[in-house]
Amino acid sequence: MKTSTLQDVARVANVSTATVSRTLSNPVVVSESTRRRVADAVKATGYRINHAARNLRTQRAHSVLVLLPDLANPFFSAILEGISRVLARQGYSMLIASTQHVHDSGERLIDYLDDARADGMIVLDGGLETDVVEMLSAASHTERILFACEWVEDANFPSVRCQNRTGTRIAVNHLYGLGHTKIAHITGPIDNVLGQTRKEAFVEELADLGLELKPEWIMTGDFTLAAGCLAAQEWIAMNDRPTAVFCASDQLAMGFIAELSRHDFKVPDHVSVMGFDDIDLAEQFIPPLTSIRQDRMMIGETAAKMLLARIVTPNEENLERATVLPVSLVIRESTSPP
Amino acid sequence: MKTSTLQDVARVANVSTATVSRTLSNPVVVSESTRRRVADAVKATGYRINHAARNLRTQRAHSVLVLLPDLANPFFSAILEGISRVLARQGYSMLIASTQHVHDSGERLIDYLDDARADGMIVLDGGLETDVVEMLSAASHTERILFACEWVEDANFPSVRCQNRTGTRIAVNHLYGLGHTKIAHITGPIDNVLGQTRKEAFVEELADLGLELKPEWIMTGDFTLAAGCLAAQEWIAMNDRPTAVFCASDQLAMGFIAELSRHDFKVPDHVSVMGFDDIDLAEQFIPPLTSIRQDRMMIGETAAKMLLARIVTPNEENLERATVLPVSLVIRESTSPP
DNA sequence: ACAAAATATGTAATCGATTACAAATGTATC
DNA sequence: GATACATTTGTAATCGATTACATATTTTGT
Repeated sequence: MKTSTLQDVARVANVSTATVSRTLSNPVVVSESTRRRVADAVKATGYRINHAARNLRTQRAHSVLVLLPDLANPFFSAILEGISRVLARQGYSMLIASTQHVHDSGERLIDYLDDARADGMIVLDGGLETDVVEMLSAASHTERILFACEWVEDANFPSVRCQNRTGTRIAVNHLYGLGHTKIAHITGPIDNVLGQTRKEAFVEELADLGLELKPEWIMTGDFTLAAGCLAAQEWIAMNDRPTAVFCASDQLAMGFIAELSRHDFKVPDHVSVMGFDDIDLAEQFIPPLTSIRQDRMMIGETAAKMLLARIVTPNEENLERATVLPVSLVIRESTSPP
Repeated sequence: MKTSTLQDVARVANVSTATVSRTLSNPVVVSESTRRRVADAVKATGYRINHAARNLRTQRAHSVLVLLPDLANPFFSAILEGISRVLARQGYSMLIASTQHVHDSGERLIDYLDDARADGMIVLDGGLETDVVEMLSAASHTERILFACEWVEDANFPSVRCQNRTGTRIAVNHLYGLGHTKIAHITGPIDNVLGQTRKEAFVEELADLGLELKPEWIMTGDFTLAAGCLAAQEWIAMNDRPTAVFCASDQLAMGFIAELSRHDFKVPDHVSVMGFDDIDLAEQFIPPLTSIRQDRMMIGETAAKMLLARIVTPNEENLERATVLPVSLVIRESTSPP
């Protein structure tokens, strides 16, 4: 069964293709009677719009590209869910690519925008190589590129993110409030904006509270479980062990706790540990993880809405640069008084 | 800067658009000299192919739709990575949609195929409603629909999956080999093929080994952490507690262990626990989880390759129905002799 | 009742790449 | 040197929806 076209519908409804097209995309301009006739014809023929044709004519792809550093990272899934939800509602599709592959295959990111495969781009990777960022900045439709979660410090792209500084301060204050004065930090990747921002906020807040901070109490990690394990070994080897550790991600915290437990240290008895993100598993971890919650679904939804607004009505006042979403403290059992 | 078209390239290279098109898609049919001239012109104009135009003319979308039940489930990410890798290599894009949204928005799945948005479909959800499955079966291009991981028993779609039965038997034998004779099972969702298949294989293997199986030793779950917790409560309440539990997923196992530990039962001291899948976290869990490993990346790659073969050369002998990929036993610390 | 304005519909060009077919050019064979 | 054959290139139709513009129809105001 071949799919039917606008022509077929027009023939059955006994009108021109122009009328059918109008009926479908802008019903108010056609009369009640033709509207009904066309609707019947559409049903009778089983008409489905051909996206390729529409896209060619309208110069729109009706899809958005989402770029992630690593598809296998569960952190992104809820964000994707949020993006997908908003896009689907507007009849847009969601394309996915990983920055890794794009790099490997020598494909240029900007091609997606240039070759009419996507109308816009949501980038979840702040760690893009400098030359890639320059390429994006020089593109013809920079206003259709938007960063979420992460961002690039030097470039001037709009972004959606959570309160990283505030979240960090809340975390430190939670530990301080429990009575901890020797607080350590396991950072994210040192070349990552999130890692940087959280680390800076950590240092500032400790200073504000007048707490001591030995250099070795800042352990460089990279958001992964493995890095958390390594940091645990560092902690174990310390003479003057901090009584609390704020980790830049939940995965770090889990790796840290896992390694500690292999060496018979208990959390929070020997050390309080906090994460950041509040991923699904944080609640089920042993012990359940105290964390800074960011609403990833909402980050995704917000990013998609902002981007669509920019695509559909570019000249409006919806050209705001950054949206910062709130975080909240989720207290569970991995933190306690020292 | 407006993007340039084939026409522009043709003008600069002083040839017809036909020649440019041929040079790009089938270089061997043009002479060495024009090939060079066109290549230069492409570079000079910064030409990028317009996908919408190509797709319209060739009646191909050059993209594949991947359908998942739930984007927020980390289990799928490695599979997506595998799919994406293969597709990108062939110049195909990956569209993502969740069966949930599609259902909510009243959109018909088959539309993606019919309206030229996607050339094929990889479905990672065996739990599609009956009417949806019927709709898919009645579609015009059923040969371009392929299931991965899960599948639908009644329908006749090709699929890629792991050795679910063999994996289950290996698991049971591992526990039996350690000396366990009272082995329980926490199933996946009862209406899910994977849950069903693993449960059946479990029952069969216990029968083959001549082991007792009390009805209550089969606890119905649904692959989630929460279900694992509930099962733990059942286990605790039993008079005659099994000494080993085989869980249909790692998440189940983690939830089970987490809840047990809240009630001061230790794994594997009080009970040995196994999972299925070997997700990333299994290794870092406390205790590290013994599991049946399936190579999710390879499942994704295999699915993508099979689908592309069917799309590109449909009449070939690449119409095999099912590919079953091997699993392996990964022994860690959650299992021990009773 | 008639002009002006508003509404509804049709005609045909257009988006940009592909490809069947025709035409031109070059090469081999006797 | 003529013919058949292979190679290379060009012409123009085509994919299916959208939309500027023209035209037909109805409504409104006086």
